[in-house]
Amino acid sequence: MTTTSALPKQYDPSEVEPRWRRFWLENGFFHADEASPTVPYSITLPPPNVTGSLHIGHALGFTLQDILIRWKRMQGFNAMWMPGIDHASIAVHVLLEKDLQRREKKTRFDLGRDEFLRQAWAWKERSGVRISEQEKLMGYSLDWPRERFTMDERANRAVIEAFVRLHEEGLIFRAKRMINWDPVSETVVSDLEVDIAEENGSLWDIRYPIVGAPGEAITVATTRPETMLGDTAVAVHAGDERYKHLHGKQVELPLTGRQIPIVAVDLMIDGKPWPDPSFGSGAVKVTPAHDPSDYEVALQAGLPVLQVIDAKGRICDPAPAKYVGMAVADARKAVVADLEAAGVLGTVKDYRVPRGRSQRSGAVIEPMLMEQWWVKAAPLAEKAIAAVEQGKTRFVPEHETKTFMHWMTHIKDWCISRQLWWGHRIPAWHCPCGGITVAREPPAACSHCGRTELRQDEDILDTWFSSGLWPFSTLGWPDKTRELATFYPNNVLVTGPDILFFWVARMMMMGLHFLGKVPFRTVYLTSIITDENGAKMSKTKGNGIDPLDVVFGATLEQLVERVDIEKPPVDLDQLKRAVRKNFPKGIPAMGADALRFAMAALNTTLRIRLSVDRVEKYRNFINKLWNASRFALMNLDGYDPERFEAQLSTAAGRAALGMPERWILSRLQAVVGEVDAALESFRFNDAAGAIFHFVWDELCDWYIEVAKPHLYTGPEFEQDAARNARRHVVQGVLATALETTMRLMHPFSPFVTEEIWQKLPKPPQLPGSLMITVFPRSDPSWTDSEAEREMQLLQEVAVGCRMLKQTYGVSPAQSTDVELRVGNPEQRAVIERQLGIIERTAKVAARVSADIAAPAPAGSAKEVVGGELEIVMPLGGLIDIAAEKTRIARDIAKADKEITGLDKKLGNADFLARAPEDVVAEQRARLAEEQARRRRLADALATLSSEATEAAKDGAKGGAA
RNA sequence: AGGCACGUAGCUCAGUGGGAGAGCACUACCUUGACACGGUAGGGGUCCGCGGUUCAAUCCCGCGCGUGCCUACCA
Repeated sequence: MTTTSALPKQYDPSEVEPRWRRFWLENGFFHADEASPTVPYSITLPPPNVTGSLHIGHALGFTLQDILIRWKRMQGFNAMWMPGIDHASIAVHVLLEKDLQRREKKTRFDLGRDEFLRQAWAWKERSGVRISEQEKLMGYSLDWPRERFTMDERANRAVIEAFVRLHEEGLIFRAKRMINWDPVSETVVSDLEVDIAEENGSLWDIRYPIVGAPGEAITVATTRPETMLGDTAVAVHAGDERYKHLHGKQVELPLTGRQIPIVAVDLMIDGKPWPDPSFGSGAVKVTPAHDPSDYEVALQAGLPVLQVIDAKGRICDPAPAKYVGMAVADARKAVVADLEAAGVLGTVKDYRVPRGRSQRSGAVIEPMLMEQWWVKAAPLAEKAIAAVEQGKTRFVPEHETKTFMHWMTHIKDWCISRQLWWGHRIPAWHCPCGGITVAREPPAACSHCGRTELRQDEDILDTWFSSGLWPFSTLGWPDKTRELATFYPNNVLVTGPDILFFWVARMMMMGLHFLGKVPFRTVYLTSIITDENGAKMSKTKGNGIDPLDVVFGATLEQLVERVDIEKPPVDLDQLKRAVRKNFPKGIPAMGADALRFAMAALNTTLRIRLSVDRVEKYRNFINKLWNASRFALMNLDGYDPERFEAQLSTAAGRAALGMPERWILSRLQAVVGEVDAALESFRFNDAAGAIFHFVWDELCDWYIEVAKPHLYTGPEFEQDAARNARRHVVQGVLATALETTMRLMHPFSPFVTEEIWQKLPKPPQLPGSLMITVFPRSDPSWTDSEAEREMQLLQEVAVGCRMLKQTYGVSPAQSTDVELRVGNPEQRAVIERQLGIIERTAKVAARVSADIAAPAPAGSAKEVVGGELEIVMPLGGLIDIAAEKTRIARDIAKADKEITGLDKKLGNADFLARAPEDVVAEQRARLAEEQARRRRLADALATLSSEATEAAKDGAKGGAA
C-alpha cells in the first residue's frame, strides 16, 4: 500500500543525482551572502587549468573542500566556496601549439599573435564550460554566481595594480641574469618549471693546448662539448698545486682560433669549493653565457660573456661560421668529430648527466643570459615566514611546514616574464630613449624623455603571478569591497603538495604584502593519487581514472575509443593495450556519492593507490545504506514523528525506550562526536570510517536485525496495544537514527542522503532540503554505557552460538537448542531479559541456567565465552569429539600464553611499584578472567576425554563401527 | 648530495607506551520477509633489522637496510 515499497533493490544514482542537483541550484542553496550577519567560512577553489577536463586529483581535493563547506554550512556558518578557472598560460600554449603542429604543421608564429589569442579564447570557452559542468555533476556546492576567470576584467585589473605597485616599491625590476630557456616554446621559465633528472650522456675530456708551451695542454671535462665554442676561460682552483705554474697563462681554444686565459678561482658555490680539485682533472672550461656556475665565475673574474646559442636552441654568430645555425644536438656531434680530428679529444666515458627539462614542453632547458622581469622575493618571503612562525597560517599535515619554510628561507628572485602570448601582458612601455614606463593605463608619453612613440612590452606574466593574487582578486581587490571584508582571509586552502611553492607560497607572499593579512588560516595538503602500482596517473600511460567514468561507468570499448579521440602524443596502439590491461572490464557506474565517499575514506597522509575495486567497496556501502533505508521505509507505516518527538522530550518517555534502542542511540551520538572531531582536525578518513562502521556494523548488522520482530505486522498483532506501542518506539528510533545519519553523512555523499532524507517521515518545520538542515551535534545525555555493555554481552553470546552451529554444520536456517550457563547473576539477568535478541540473531532456542559447574550432557559442544559464561549445544551423537578437543585445546593454549604473560608482569615488583594503579588493577582483572576461562575450558576438555573413553567402550561393545 | 615521509595479515592501508585492526583477496556454509553491490563463520602477522630509554616498546630515541616524495648549477 505504501509507495515507498516501490524503491528499487539497487540504488540508482543516475536517476537520483540529476534531480537533487537541479533542486539545489534552482534554490540557490550554494550561494553565500557577503552581507549576512552569520559567521563566515570561506574556501577558494584552486582554479583548474583550462587545459581540459578534471582528473581524479581534482576530484579528491574538491571533494574534501565540499565536505568542509557543506559541514560548516550545516553548522550555521555563512559558507562560501569560490569557483574559478585558471588560464594556465604555458600549459595552453603547449597544447594549442602541438595541435597546430599536428593539424596544419604551423607554429604560433605562423598564426600571429591575434589569431593565436582568438583560438586560445575559443579553447577557453569550451574547456571552461566542461569543467564547471563536471564540478556540478560531482555535486560540489560552489557559489556559482561568483565564478571567476584569471583573465577576466576584474582579475586583469588586480594583476596590473599588483604589478605597478610592486614596481613602484622596487620589488619588480628588470635585469639581465642567467635564466632557463625553453627552446621549444621559446620562452623563459622559472626554476620551479624545470624538472631535473639524470639522463644517460657522456663525459668528454678535451685538451686545450697551452700557448707558448708546445706539447703542453690542460685537460678539461665536459658533458656539453658544443659549448666550448663559447668558452672564455679555463678555471682551476687557486689552491690546486698542480696548476700553480699555469696561472695567468693562455690556452688556445680549439676550433675557434681564440686564446683564453687560465684563471685561478677560489669560490664556494652552494657550500662546496669550486672548481673541485678532486673531480676529474680539477680544471674546468668556463662558458659564462650558457652555464650558471660559469656565469658566476665570469662575474667574479671579469671574464667576457659570449653567447653562442640562440633562442631557438641553435648555434649563433660569435661561434665559427661552420657551426652557426646547427641545432645544439647536431653541433655536439660536429664539434666532437672536429676535436677528434684536431687530436685534442681525450677519453670519452658514459656518464649520468643531470639534465633540466621544461615541465610543460619537455624541451631540454638551455641556461641563457637574458634580460627579464623579476620579483624580488626575499622581502616578500620574510613576511610569509614570520606569519607561519607566529601561527597565523598552519599546515596540515604539520610536517609540511618544514618544507614550506625551507623553500621560503632559501628563496631566489622570481622570473615573471614569459615570451608567450596567452596571459597578462606586462604593463610596461618602451621608448626609443631606452626608458621604460610602467603604468596602469597605456601612457601618452615616455616618463623619462616625454616622447610619444612608445610600444608595449611584448612579454606576458608567469601564469602564477595572477594565481598568487587569486584569494583576494576574486573578492574585488584592489577595491575595498564587502566581499573582501567578509571572506578574506579564507579559513582553509585545500590543495596538492605539488603546488606548495608554485601557488601556496606566492599567495602567502602576495596576500601579506597587499592586504597585510595571510590569505588563509590553514593549508590542508591532500594525498597524491597514483595507480595501484604507485605510478602517477597520466593520459599518456593509459592508467588514468577519469572521475566521470567512475560516476557514470564506461565500457572497455568506450575507454579504448577515447584514445583515438584525444590523440595523446604517444603510440596509440600501445596506449590502447595499456588501457585494456588496466581496465579489462571497463569501469562500472558507481555514482558521485560513492566516488566522493571513497575519496574521503582513502585520503591519508600517504599517496592513494587508487583502483576501480577500491571505489567499488564504497559503491556497495552506498547501496547498503540505501537498502537499510528501504527496509525502514517499508516498515514505517503508521509512524507519527511528532508523537515520537514528544515522547523523547520527557524523561519518562526516554526511560521507556528498550535497551537496543538506548544502545543504538548511544552509538549514534558517539559516532556524531567522532565525525565532528575528525573533521575538525581534517581527518577525513577517520570521519568516513566512523560513519561506515556505524551504518554497516552497528545499525545494519545489529539494530535492524533486532528491530525486525517488533516491526513486522500481521493480523494477529492488530489488537495488541503493548506491541503496537513498542512498534512505534522502534519505528521512531529507526527513523531518527537514519535521519541523523543522513545529516551526518550528507557532506560526504550529498545525493543519496538527500534522496533518503526527503523520503523519511520526520517532524514538520524542517527546511526543504537536507543540505540546509543542522549538522548533528553530539549529545552526551544519550550516552548509555549500561546499554552498550549489555549489548556487547549479547553480541558475544550470539556470535558464540553461531560459531558452534557452523562448526557442527547446523544449517543457519535451522533453530537449535542451546543452554546458556551464566554464573554471574547480573549477566544472567541481562541475558534472561533479552533472550529474544540472542535467539533471533543466532537462530537458537535458548535456555538459561545458573549452574555453570554441572556436567554437560554427553555429546554436547561447548563454547566458553568468559570465566562465568558458557554455551552448551547438545548434539547427541553428532559431535566430533576429536575435532572438539583440538578446538578447545587451542583455546587453552591461547589462554595459557595470556596467563603466562600477565603472571610475569604482575610478579614484577617494579611493575607493581611504578605502573599506575588503574593499569595494575586492569591487569589483575584480566588475569582473573583469563584464569576462570581457562578452568572452564579445562573442564570441557576433561569431559570430552571421558566421553571419548566411553565412546571407545561403546564402540568395543557394539563391535565394528 | 641534502631534507621530509614511510616500512604492521597475500595486497592496500588504519592504529596505539600496558590485551595486534579494517577493506580486498582466500576457505567453508547460507537464495532467512532491506540488501548476493548481501549474510555467517574461519585461516593468516618475529608490527623491516640491531641497539637504547622505560616497570612495560609495534608505538619514544639512535644506527642500519629498503621504499617514496621534495629540494639541488658538481664540470
